[in-house]
Amino acid sequence: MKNRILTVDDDRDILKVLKANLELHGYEVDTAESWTKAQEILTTRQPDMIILDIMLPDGDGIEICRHLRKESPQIPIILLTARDKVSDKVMGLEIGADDYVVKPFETLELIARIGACLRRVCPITEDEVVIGNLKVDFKKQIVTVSGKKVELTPKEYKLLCFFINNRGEVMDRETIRKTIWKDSHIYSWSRVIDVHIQHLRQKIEKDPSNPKYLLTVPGAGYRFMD
Amino acid sequence: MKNRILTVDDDRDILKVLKANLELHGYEVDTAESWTKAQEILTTRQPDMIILDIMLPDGDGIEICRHLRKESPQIPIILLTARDKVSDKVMGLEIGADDYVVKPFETLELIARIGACLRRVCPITEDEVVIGNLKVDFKKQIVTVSGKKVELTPKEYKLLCFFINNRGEVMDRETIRKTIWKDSHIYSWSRVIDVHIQHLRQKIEKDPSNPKYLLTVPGAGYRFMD
DNA sequence: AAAGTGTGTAAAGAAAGTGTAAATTTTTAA
DNA sequence: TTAAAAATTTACACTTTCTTTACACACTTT
Repeated sequence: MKNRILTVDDDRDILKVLKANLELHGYEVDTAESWTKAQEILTTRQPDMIILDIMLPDGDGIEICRHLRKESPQIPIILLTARDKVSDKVMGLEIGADDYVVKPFETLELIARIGACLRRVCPITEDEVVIGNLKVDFKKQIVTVSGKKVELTPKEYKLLCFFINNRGEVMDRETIRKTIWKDSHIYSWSRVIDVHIQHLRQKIEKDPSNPKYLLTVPGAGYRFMD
Repeated sequence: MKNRILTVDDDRDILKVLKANLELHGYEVDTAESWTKAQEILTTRQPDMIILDIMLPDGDGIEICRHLRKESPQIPIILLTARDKVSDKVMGLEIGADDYVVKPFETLELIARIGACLRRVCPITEDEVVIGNLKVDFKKQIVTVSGKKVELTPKEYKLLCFFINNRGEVMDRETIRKTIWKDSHIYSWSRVIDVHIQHLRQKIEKDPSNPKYLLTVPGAGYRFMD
């Protein structure tokens, strides 16, 4: 079940590079050099994500983005732009883009952002996940340990889902902050994340001091065992 | 997903040796004895890299290189030449070659440069890298030696990743400092780097006193074998 | 051969990261 | 408005990691 990505950019070289790299990372890719071409493609099939250059020969990216949001609010959009002014960045996000990458961009960074965005937007396909004696019912939002229901606070539940969706991978504090805390500003020296991790451990781990699921990766972040 | 390399040289013996060695290292190889033949191949399929002899019967390598750069700027080029004059070397790089190897060359050196060049140009991070009995899982940040998990400290892990990403190339202490220690100021006479190298060796080498992977290049720095 | 340079290595003090409890602030719900 | 719940801050202990230092040894140069 590959995710399909539509990339819209007037620079054919960029399109070529993007297509190659995205396909290498397991995505199916449609490319369009103009907004007109993109619209044609959109009528035939819906992508799971759109990567949109803000500067196109036949339309203003900002307007296009706003339009897309109205037409297909469920498709996440990542904006590409040569401009790096903060005002643009803010505007891009305000009109509904999910992320914003400034050209020239590191391909790897873009790939990472695409992955993060897709996980964020279409996070869970299963209704429930069972890992060891831990069970999470995403529909009912019920977490059980050894069949016993566990009461989690909203933040704790979000954290747990986040880790389960990214199980196996190391999640650094900055990524956690960006995903769970989003725009609410947290000082870099804040220990909020660590404290919540402790709370979660106390609720889902048998021996919170020797966690089996929610592991510490010293100097890097945390990782959920799978 | 093998990388495809087009080698262009009028010496059939060299072509034969190169093809054999490159294929041994996991590349797919096309060969051409002339620029005309090379162009034919280029029309049918795009290689990931071109190794080009500067002396060809039917064209000047310098001109060809310039032409290739214009037509397919994304394909890296390594020039081969019998001449070892500095002026040629400078010119070769100025007209857009990515590297330059003087004949007669050590096959191993060429292989190393090809690897370095490809990594530089398409820095696609794999999820894991296996070198001998050493395995690094970048997503999980887990390092195993002969299947046994090895616990590395943050600095040690960063160092190892750095060396693996630049395997084959000599890394001098200043480059290491700039990459791993970044802005944290370290006195030029500090032995921190050496000490960490020792620690790493003790964790990943079978015989830390006779390292197999993380080699010392006296007077220059360290180099990770591949 | 002696001096000088560069690297290997062990040990110890300094620094940083993390676990954890408790206090405080903010949010939510009645 | 008030009480409970949740989120966040704070402080400190403990552990791990980093860095320095000192000296041994090998290799080069004079």
